[in-house]
Amino acid sequence: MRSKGLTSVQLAKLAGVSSATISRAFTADSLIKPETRARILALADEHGYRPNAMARSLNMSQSRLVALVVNTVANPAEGEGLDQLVHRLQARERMPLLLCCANHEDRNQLMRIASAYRVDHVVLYSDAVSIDDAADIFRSATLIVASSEPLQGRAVSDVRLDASAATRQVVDRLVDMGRRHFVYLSGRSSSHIDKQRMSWFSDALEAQGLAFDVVEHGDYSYESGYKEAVLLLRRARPDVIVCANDLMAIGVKDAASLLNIRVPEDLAIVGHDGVALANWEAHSITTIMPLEGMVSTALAEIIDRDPTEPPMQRVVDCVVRWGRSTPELPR
Amino acid sequence: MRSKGLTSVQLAKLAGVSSATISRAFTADSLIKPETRARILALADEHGYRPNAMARSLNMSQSRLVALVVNTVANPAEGEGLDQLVHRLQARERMPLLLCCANHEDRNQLMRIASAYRVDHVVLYSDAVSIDDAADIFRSATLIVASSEPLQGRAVSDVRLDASAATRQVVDRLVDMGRRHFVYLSGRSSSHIDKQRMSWFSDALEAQGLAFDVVEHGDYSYESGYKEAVLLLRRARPDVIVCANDLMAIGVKDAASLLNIRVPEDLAIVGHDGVALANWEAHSITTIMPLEGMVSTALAEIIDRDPTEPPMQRVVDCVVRWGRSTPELPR
DNA sequence: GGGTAAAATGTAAGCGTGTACATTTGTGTC
DNA sequence: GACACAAATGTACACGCTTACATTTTACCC
Repeated sequence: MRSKGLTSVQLAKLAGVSSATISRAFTADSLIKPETRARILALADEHGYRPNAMARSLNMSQSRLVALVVNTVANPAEGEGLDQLVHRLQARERMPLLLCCANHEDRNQLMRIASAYRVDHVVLYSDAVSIDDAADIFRSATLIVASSEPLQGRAVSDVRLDASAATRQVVDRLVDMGRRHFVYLSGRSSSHIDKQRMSWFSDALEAQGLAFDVVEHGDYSYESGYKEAVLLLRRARPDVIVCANDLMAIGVKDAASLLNIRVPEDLAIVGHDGVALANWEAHSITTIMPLEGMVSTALAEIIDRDPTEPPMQRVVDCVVRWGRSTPELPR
Repeated sequence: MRSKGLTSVQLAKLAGVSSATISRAFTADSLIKPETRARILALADEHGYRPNAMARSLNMSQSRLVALVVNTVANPAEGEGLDQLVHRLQARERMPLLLCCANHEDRNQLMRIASAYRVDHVVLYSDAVSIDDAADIFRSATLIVASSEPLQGRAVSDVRLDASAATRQVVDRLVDMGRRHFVYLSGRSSSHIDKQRMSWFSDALEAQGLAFDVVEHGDYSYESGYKEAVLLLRRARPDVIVCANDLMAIGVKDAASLLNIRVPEDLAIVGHDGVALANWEAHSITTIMPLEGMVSTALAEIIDRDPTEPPMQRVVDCVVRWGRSTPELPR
């Protein structure tokens, strides 16, 4: 086995140069003779040398670490979004530090631990933590909010969704086809994105002169969609159930099938997020989702910006991915 | 806004002590008067001070970082397993660095970047990277393999599954109920866990004096399960399809439903992994899975060990989670 | 109270880099 | 060949912390 953890000084000895030259060989556009650099890089490669990122971060005060604050990666919606973002970061030689908040009693403590690593950026993907707490804890990092919490004048970059047009498109089509009894199944009514989705839905219906009922007790899980739908469908007969996310929408669809309610003939179902499995043959849920890859692109762009520039707000438009959980347009 | 990034020396001035005392206040069981520590911790809290993990890591040569090498977090099987592991790490004040290999052309380059952060441990959750490459790149870290690749005498800790008993249990029941025509749908035949699953299956069938067919073209995705099942079921009528993972099993079930093949009456379907959605009402796939939480527990235990101890091998037994994709036992 | 040992704190030297500054080497000109 | 000037390299310190060692304070006992 080769030597463990060569340092720049040791490599310098081997190369017959000073450690400063080693450093220069690894720094782009620095003053060094091309042949020297080539020789050093070859030697480094041979010995498996890499500049110690800890030491480098320490005196450059920039770590190239990005803290990703999510609820859980077990959830397809978060997992799929996260995956794209991670790929974009990796392509830029940045490293994601993962913080999973769900099931963790003290989220602030978690953030405090991560902040000790002096991350350059923090992406708040989870609405389970407060922006103010995060800003307070990650003092010197650039905070980027992706959880749709209102900024209220805070000097923070954010990426938010706009599903108003897509929602109107769905509602209009359903109304056109004669649907009148709409229900919204909430995921967590305290969640900001949930509030927004409901409000877009509410606006779209209002424009059609219609009202709707709300079922509050969902929790974003398949099981809750299923359970709430069974309860609801036993006492009422809505035309349309719009769910705060796709997982609940799938639960609703299964509940309908249990109760012999035909989808989409008797009941149309709409989800949110556009997770891969909503598109599976057995589910085929019509869903309102951000344009493919747009969120992670926007986040990556913000991360690439000069940190001294003022924060930036980006809006990503949503589209409809039609499935068989809503009726087809007549030809 | 408060000062950005206080250092230990600055805090020392504020507290009227030396920086060494600050350090001791943050180090468990070190020689310091309890009142002094309390006073310093209170002051630190007030000013939002935390020891810089970079500096600390640099001279302790231990970072409390753990590199998690996975294919993708978009996949439920990896996402769910990862989530548990992340929680266990966080509970121990360790930070996960996430490396997603899928879609990344040069995995070794990715690992090299991560290795610059001097992670203490590397968990290989992905079989897309070579153990030898990982060991070579993460020279001074403790490598832990969770991808079922054979160790071949390498001095590496690993956690592997044993599904032999569970597989036998499934096969025996199906044979008892008269099933004779078994097919195995592979995910990626080069994958080690896939080979193992097929071999357990093969052994269980052999014990019953039966043979089976193999469909090689799966790729672990729902779509491939669906597609391969359609092709297969159009030309043959197996009793049982055992899939390399749950996603393909769900695809197979949907394909069966498309072709009006009744599950489980005409066709029994078995998956692997035990992902949450396999248990959903609409799917209800019988699956062979590790005992809940055992893998992440084993990994966390290995991570907690003294790094000077020799590597350790752990085997996690699998169980059967029965669903409605296999016939019920007659009463 | 003086002496001793234990407890608490201070001092200073690293940990492995990057970089400002000093120094050496190379190039071209008269 | 001496000179000026640019290119390339070396020197030394800082980044923020831990820790071995030195020093001071406290506690205790005769």
